[in-house]
Amino acid sequence: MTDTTVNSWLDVQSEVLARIHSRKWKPGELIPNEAELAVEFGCARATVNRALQAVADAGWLDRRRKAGTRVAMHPQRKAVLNIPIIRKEIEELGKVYSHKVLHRALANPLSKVAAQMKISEDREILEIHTLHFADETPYAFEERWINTGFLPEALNTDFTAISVNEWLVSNAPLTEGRLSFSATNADDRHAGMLGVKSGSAILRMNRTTWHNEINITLVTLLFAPGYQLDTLI
Amino acid sequence: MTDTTVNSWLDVQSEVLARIHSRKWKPGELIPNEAELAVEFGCARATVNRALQAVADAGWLDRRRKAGTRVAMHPQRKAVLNIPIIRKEIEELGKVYSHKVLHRALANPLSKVAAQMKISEDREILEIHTLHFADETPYAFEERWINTGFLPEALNTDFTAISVNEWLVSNAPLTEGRLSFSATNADDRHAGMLGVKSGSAILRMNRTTWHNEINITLVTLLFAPGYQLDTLI
DNA sequence: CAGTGGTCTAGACCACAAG
DNA sequence: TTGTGGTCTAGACCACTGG
Repeated sequence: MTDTTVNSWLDVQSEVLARIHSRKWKPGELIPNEAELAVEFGCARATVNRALQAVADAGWLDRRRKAGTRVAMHPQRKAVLNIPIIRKEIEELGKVYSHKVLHRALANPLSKVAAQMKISEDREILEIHTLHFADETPYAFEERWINTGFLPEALNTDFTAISVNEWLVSNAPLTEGRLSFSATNADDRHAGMLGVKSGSAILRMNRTTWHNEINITLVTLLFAPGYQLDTLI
Repeated sequence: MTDTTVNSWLDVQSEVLARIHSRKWKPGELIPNEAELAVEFGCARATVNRALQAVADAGWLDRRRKAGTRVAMHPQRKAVLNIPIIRKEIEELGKVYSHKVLHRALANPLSKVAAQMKISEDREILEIHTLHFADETPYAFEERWINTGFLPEALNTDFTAISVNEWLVSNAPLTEGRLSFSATNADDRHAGMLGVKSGSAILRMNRTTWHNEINITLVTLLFAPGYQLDTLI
């Protein structure tokens, strides 16, 4: 008999994953419906439902009403990146974090920045450049613009004590954002700040953060060579 | 009255997120327990539970038995990267995909590779180099090693018809993996293949894939300059 | 110990979409 | 039309952990 008599949705999940990995259920194949699996596993349909939803979320199953549940043809792999506060990231490496504010000014945004932030070029925004260090070695250079129309408190905050990076995480009521990574050759200025040769390959992270339809902040981070973005898949 | 009388867990989720974003519930603050919210929202506790679990998964809440549910202090932002098949990625850009196998050989792995794959240097593995094109323009260069002890079918497969990249997605019973991104300067060989100047900044992706404790494949992808990894947050 | 979230159940109804 | 997953409910018990 195949009666496995299992009671937790985690058990059901394990069994389902095992059948997929072992190819007992092959890519594209229709698996039994929830009611049938509930009988087989000796549990309620809701329990099977919970398990199958989790497995489908992870990309192993495609589920459609009436059509049933199939093993995904091309298990879409999803990698979850945790975006930490830079200070924490450095401290987790066992190094000492520090930062220096290199530039702070209220100014009209460059047109490129205004366009990305979808605000008028006439409106003044706060521009802050910060260099982050790990054990006195430059770790990343941060170029940030803050929409002070939305975050006026930023004008009265001392970012030498707490970095903008960290202040925003706690003070910006962000709802969503966009993130992009790319590689770029360091120009003379950036190379100098990061203490590397001009032309070195640099990992660049660009991020915009929105609250509803309003842009809160735009930031570009340039990581010193050797920086690596890791994730499990 | 605060009685919102709502019935779907998505409604509860929206309302909870609204309260967090509007700072009605502030970071670190304890929110009412599930039973109380169920009464307030006029729904079952299970419905509130489902909503709060989803919000907590997204990083906005910290939940602990007995201690209750609190608004996260530092909402840990998680970005979900979808790792597509290169062909699909290119086709979604509206371009024509093609690829060329530049090298294919059964050989002893370099010690660096053997170490990463945790296999013996004496054991032969399949090494394949593929260049991926978008509309005839080099898009990415793929350097891959396959553990043929685990995937002997790879020896009899023609990777000029279907790329290794795509074949593996459908044929490797992978269970987990590691992914890392970094920036690197193109050496002469890579620059030549990608049609760029030597020294150009290149985004490099390194990936290992495991089935239980066995390494299935190791791959390095070098993306032509301009490539950008995007994600919502 | 007692309060909280975590989960399971049996049953019900609904929403969607394939045939 | 009808089979499938999606969800809700009321009630129950459990697991963890703070006090």
